[in-house]
Amino acid sequence: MTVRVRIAPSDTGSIHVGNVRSALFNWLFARHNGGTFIVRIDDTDLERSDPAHLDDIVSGLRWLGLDWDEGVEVGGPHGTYKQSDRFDRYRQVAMSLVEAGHAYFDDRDPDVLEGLRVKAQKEGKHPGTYIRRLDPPATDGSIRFSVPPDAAVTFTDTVRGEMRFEADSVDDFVILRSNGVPTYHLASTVDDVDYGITHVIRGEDLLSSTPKHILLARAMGADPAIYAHLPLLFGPDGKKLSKRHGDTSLAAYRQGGYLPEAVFNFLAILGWSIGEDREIFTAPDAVEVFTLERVSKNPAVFDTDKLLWMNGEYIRALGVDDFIERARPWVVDSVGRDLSSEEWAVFSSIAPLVQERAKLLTEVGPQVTFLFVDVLEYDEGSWEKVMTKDDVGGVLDDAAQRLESVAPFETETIEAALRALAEDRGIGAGKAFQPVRVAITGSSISPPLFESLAALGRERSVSRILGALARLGSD
RNA sequence: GGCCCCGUCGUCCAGUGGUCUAGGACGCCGGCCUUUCAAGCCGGAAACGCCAGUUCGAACCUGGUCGGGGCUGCCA
Repeated sequence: MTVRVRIAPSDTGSIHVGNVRSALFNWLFARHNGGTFIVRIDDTDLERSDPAHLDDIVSGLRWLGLDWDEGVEVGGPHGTYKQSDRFDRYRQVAMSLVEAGHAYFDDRDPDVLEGLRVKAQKEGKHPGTYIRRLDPPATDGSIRFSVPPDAAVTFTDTVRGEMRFEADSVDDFVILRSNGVPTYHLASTVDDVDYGITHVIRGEDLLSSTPKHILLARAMGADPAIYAHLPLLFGPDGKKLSKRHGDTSLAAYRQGGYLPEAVFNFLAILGWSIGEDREIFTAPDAVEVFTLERVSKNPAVFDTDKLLWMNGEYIRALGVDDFIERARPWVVDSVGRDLSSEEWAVFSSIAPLVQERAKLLTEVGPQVTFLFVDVLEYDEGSWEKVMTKDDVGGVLDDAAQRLESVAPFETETIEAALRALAEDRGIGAGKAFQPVRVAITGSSISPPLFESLAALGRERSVSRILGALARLGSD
């Protein structure tokens, strides 16, 4: 059997990391088995669906490297992969289910139905026992699937094992709304059948709906897919991951300076492990050994601390040239303009030192903007902390003079000059260097000082120190 | 309430009856290094929810209990 899996994100919002993780596992499963990975868009929620979110979904998946073989934008034997384009097909299925006796029209008052449901619940009976006694429905209501009252639904979940749901725990559920739009259950199952999906790998929140999908598929005369329900992702408070836990959209991480490899890796270790106490691995490594059997059953907390650490690991593991390429847009963003080729050369010279220090690409720009601005902005906290100490003026004045005569103006010679300064003045290295650091970079946090000075150049270094001196005097 | 799922350090994982005085990672604490910040190195605290049972032996098997979560919509 050739594996065919799909993900079915809905376009009701920006793609969520939970959905992305499901996508990731589907992708790993498909690639490991040499199968087909399909992306379909669930846009049956007329109220909330918005095609604008499609770009977000598509570009997010591409960014992570989750390529798909069929689906929206790719085309394929089934034409389109947006459910809104297949409404006719769903209606046709709904009608044929009615004709075959698997479903029935139901135009009765929702409030009355709710009342009956509550009544049945109290008495421990199946709601259908009352609902079916109502007047024969007209033909313009919704269509409900008629759950056979006797048989239990059993299936083997690849992650969770044997599942059994008694028939009376499944209500007659709506498959076609009165406005003619199919519900998720119908559209999803019809698609899975039509597209020949072999394995449905999705979040555990859909585990309870699985009997409905199996019943539907059987009623359509098809073999249900094999199901595998992934553990849910929780926020730090142990509740279902949601907006209140900070960033839950993939886009937020992308814009937050995370590397796709790191996000991929991190998502992959949430609920799955490659084994042997190893947790840093590449996509090909994961593809090679991925199995659903190794997926864990318990929910995982989305711990951004660990993601941050992992991102730092990935940044440091990058080749320098690669790092420079990836950092470019972030530098441009921080500086506020593109750089000249000479300036890029300056950035390249100091890039390795920044690379070691960054956990996020967003940290790169702020660390180097001092090299590319005409007017330096001082971080007030740093200024207070460093420039209000004794004899800072003397140190700065001395430093300016010594740097004036350093030749050539390079890291080693600068270091020699400044260390001599510290020794001559009888002060510690920190006391001597920090004021200079703040003077030239505007902050007490920066790349290493001597390299920073060398990258800045003698002229600008000296004039910044003098500028700081003047600012000191005017305080 | 009903149905269903889950339960190893704060967090993510390893562990599938003896090799577990439970291993790794993040985070945390302490130290080293050090011109800041990082990184790096060394060390430390930290868990099998609980109770029975099966067994010579249980983190691993069974039952119960407690706890957490999901579903229970003409949302997905």
